Amino acid sequence: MSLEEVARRAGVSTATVSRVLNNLDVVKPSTRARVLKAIAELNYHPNLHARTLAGGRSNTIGMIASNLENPFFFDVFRALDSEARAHGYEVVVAHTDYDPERLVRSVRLMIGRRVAGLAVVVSEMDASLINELRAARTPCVFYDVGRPQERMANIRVNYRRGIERLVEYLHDLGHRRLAFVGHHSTLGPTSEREIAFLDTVKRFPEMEWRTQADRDSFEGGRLAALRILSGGFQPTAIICVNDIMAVGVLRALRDRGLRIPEDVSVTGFDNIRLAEYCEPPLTTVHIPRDEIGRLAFAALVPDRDLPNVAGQEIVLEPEVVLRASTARART
Amino acid sequence: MSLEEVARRAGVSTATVSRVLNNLDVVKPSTRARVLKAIAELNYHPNLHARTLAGGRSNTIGMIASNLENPFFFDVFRALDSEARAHGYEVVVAHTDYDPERLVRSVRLMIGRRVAGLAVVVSEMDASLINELRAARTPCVFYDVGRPQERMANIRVNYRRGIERLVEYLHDLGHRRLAFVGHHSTLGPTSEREIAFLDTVKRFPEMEWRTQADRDSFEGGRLAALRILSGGFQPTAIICVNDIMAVGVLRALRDRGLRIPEDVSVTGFDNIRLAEYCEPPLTTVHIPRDEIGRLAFAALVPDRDLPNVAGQEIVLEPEVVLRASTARART
DNA sequence: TTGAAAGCGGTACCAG
DNA sequence: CTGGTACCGCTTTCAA
Repeated sequence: MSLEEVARRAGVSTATVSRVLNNLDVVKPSTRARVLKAIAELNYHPNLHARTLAGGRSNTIGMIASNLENPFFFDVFRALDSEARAHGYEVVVAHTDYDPERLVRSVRLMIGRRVAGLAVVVSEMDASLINELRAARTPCVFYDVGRPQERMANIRVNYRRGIERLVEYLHDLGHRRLAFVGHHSTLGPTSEREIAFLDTVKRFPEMEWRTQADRDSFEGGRLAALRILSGGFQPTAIICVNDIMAVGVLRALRDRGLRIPEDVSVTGFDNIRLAEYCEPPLTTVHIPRDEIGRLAFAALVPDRDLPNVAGQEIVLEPEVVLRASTARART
Repeated sequence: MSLEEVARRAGVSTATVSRVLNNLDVVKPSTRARVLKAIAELNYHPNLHARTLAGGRSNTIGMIASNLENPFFFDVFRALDSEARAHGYEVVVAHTDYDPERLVRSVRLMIGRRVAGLAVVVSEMDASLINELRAARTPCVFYDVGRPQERMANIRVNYRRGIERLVEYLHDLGHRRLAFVGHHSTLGPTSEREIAFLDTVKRFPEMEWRTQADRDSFEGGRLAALRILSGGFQPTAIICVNDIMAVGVLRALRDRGLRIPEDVSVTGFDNIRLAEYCEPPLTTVHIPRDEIGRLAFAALVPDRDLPNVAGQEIVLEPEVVLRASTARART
């Protein structure tokens, strides 16, 4: 069922129906009423594809995330979505599960949908994909990846600072054997996070350390921790790349009969809700997901009363949140 | 940039470009190669709106969930998405946050997108919305809501059975004072879940009980539990409508100085991953999200090698999973 | 205030 | 094997 049927039923032209649909207040009230009536009677729903095609512009925004199951990503989505809806946009999300092929597919899909803007919140993104997006002239905002350029904004968090604070804090508590648990895209010679960790621990002469990576999940955290412990290394504290993995680490530690924080201190990163609800509550680093979501929208849809951040780079400062999962190292 | 530009550059007609795009192997290899070259050079991406409009069919499936942040919903999404992609479909999700208005908007949006099918996984759905979907002739599958009819399948879980098992199990352990913690759409005189709980506890003469509801979140569980405890009622066990809320209950209990399970037993529902990773691990009821997701796809897209479930009602049997959050009641 | 008609970017049928 | 072309359903001038 289409505009035309509605038009016929209301005894007007399709142009007029289109006008009432778009609230152009040039339509005579009585005509408008008749059209509305026809729409209701026919249970008419405009075809959005035809609309965007004819209109030449889309009011949907895309978001691509590595792991929507991790509340960090979901919180960013929620903030973006809420902001978007408040401004008359819809957002459609894609979840890549850290799979590069799914990333490529998702990007192409978004371009094919001619989204008004695209928020890319993934760990790894190669230059060619970014070029594809630029060539398609899609306004983009990247989280933690790429460099700012025309129509491409960047939001990042000063991870290095967060990690530094954590390491310094643990050092002050007397910890001298640290482990770092990451997931595959945060560990590896090129990863900013691993580098930040290594650079920082190396500043303390008496410090020893290990790193391990696994999937970004509870299970991944658990397995990575088990590997560290089985390796003979006995860390007094474990720094985790995020809260999810930290929760997995807690379980591994307990299964080995270790108490937290008496035997081993554990830290997370992100400060998701769960960090307050697990046992013990996690010492972590707060990342303002709400702000990231809001900034992302502002970067994609320039608006008079929104900060102008299109094409810019924004760096957010993280903040350590102390809770019960860390304590002085046993002497 | 459009088909036409590609056609011009390759020196062929738009029809031919369309053919190579759709892999119709009637195109001469050499022509095909030229077209492919033009496509690559122009960084051409077909406009999906034009495609669905012209093609008259969509290969995207919609899913609407009350709370994607709750891993229960996300797991269903993941299974549906995975199945869909394996069959050449995409799925777009909407998250209503239990807001009826957002539900209506989402449904209309999905109809407007002319999705090939719609999976509705929400708690409350009034008849008029279902009628709207039927009138739009959108194939649907509902989880836990509505009745099967033409083009509308239903998947449900035998909650009553799950609750019964839990109550019987706790009764066997000597518990005589039970509390039920639900969220707003699972508590209330019309809710199947509350009714199941009440019917079951009433079968045991010496049983006392209370119910409380709050938001579907850790925080909601915590607050509901606090209200129960402040009310002077001292439950020896708390049954929660899902694992998320149970985790919140655990925190409330601990904050009150109560040990789990020594002082109070707690049960969840769903058996999400977190149930194994919280402390103590939760006794819960397993709901097969993977199967729900797969069945949902099968219900929407009839396929020769998929079970034929379109328009049917499917009831899944839940299964109790015993873990460390429950124990014999103190005497 | 309303209608006619030219697209928007594809698909698919019909010829050649 | 390839091209011409009539739509798909809606928006948007341009005229009336």
